[in-house]
Amino acid sequence: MPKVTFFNLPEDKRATLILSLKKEFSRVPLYDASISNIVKAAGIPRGSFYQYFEDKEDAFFFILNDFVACINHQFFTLIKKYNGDLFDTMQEFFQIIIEEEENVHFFRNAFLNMTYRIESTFSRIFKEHETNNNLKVLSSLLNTSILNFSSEEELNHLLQIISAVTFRNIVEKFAKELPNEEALRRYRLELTLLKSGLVRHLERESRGTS
Amino acid sequence: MPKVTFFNLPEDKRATLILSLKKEFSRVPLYDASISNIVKAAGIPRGSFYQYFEDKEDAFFFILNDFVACINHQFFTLIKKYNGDLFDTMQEFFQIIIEEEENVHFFRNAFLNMTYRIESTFSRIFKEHETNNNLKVLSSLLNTSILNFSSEEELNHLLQIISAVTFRNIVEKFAKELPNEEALRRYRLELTLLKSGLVRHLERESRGTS
DNA sequence: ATAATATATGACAAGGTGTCATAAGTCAAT
DNA sequence: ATTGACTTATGACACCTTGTCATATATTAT
Repeated sequence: MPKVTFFNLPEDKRATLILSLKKEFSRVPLYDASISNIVKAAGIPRGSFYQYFEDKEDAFFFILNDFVACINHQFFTLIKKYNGDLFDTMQEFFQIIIEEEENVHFFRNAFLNMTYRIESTFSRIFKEHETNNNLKVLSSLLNTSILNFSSEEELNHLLQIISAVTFRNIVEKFAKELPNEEALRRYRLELTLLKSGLVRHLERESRGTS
Repeated sequence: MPKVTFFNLPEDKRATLILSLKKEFSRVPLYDASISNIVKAAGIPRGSFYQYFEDKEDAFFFILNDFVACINHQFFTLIKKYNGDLFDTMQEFFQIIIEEEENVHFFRNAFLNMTYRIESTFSRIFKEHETNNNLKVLSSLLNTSILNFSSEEELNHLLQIISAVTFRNIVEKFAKELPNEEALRRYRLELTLLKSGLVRHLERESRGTS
């Protein structure tokens, strides 16, 4: 967390600094980012940076948390839009992320360099966490009648699976610079597989039985 | 790839250097590793390091590739052992990785700091790649009759899903320092969900219907 | 006006990386 | 054996980064 001094900063100075942070973390991933660049861009002396943040990581996760909070909000909006259908929700969720334009480079760097802490920040959306109550809230918003779980633990795992697959698809999209269309097609294919299950059930469906 | 000079090194000198690399990359993740530490431990001058490797990354991936080749081999042995049952194979595969003792710290650092390049190196096991022919070979070894796919592309996605979920479980095990038993229990639960599918199919099973 | 507190500043120590001129080996051919 | 061509070894060095700290400057309360 940034220090109080940061939050006491006059609006415009803070805004400039935040912009400089986003700029640097969009240029390169966290570990290649340089505080020198940030302070140069923000026009503040180096010492000041350390009045505001513990270190580079602190600043990075301040920005990331903000993005994630925003994404989190969008996610919940989508669930309502799709009447609790998790799969329709995820599909548009995926689309929103890969079509995001303003902060593509920031996201690209974050996804291609997913340390556990970064992953953990993102998957907070799908998990119970001190800062939120998402599992409970999700549980109430989801159309659970179509989902294959029989306990809260299973629901949790189900969501972990979905988020892992989703993240992997986003990473692949960025890494291989897939066109949005193609990325979406592949993601849909995986969602379909996830829904129907990875083992063949003859009595249920005809896919692949002929 | 290390430079030729590295491969021309006398056996024992190369072995010492490799040990020093493993030691440093076990101590801290790639981006915190220090070449100074490595050369100090190996007892070679700093300049020599650059005769052998392009840089830190080069050395890291040389070591990682070696580990992955070994894991890859174990994976194929398991498939044969389980007569092509992908799920039984994955279960023991998971177990082998989390129970590995000699190089826990190396793996821990690699999994908790999964850049795309690291992930990509690991998932080479489940993917077609210049250096291997795994999709084709897998295809022939797997008991595909129990798997729910109807094209090579679908099989590929099926494997991507399994590997994403597997990696996520390994990461969680390391991050939360779960006991092996607990990690395995959770992984099994997710495998079960994956097999039966995330949506409920009343006519097929009784889980969660009562 | 004064003291107490909060913020700003940039020089600096410590440590990291990659390079390069130079030294030292190795080997083949005369 | 000596020469020359080539490969390998070496550590000082330039350059860059980070985080700290003594000092200067605001700000606020009394």
